[in-house]
Amino acid sequence: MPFWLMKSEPAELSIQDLRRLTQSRWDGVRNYQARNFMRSMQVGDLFFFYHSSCPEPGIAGIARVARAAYPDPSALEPHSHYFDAKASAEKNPWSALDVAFVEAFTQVIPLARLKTQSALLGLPLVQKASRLSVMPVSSEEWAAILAMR
DNA sequence: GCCAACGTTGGC
DNA sequence: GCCAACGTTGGC
Repeated sequence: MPFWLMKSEPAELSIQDLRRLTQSRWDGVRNYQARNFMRSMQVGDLFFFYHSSCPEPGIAGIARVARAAYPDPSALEPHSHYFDAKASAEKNPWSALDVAFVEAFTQVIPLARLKTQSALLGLPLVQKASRLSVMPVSSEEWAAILAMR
């Protein structure tokens, strides 16, 4: 079973929000590389829930794919922040997932600490100026990050 | 197909 | 709020 990491702005959806909701839609991804990774994610896959664009960027917990990729409805909603005028019901290029809460870490693992781990040098997250919001995590990287909790 | 301009991401 | 890096757009 592959592992992943997905970024979310906690002001939009935080791991604490997901714990309260139990389950949520993961939408709004508007980058083809990230979308393609989402499309290869399967029900049951685990991912690190990363908090971005916030006071303490870092990995905040773990969640699980509850429903595999389907056309992202937010692309079709004119009032949505994620509306895409070029998308239609017949031809919607964007994908959403449903995700379920698994675990919230007692402390966020800060990006600054992740960057100090040699085992994580290959992870796009810690590479300079990487903006990829959905990425695969190897089982070795997964174990290395779990050990940092 | 090139590439400049522009918008976005996201840490700091 | 700044700004570097990156992706996308669109004229040519």
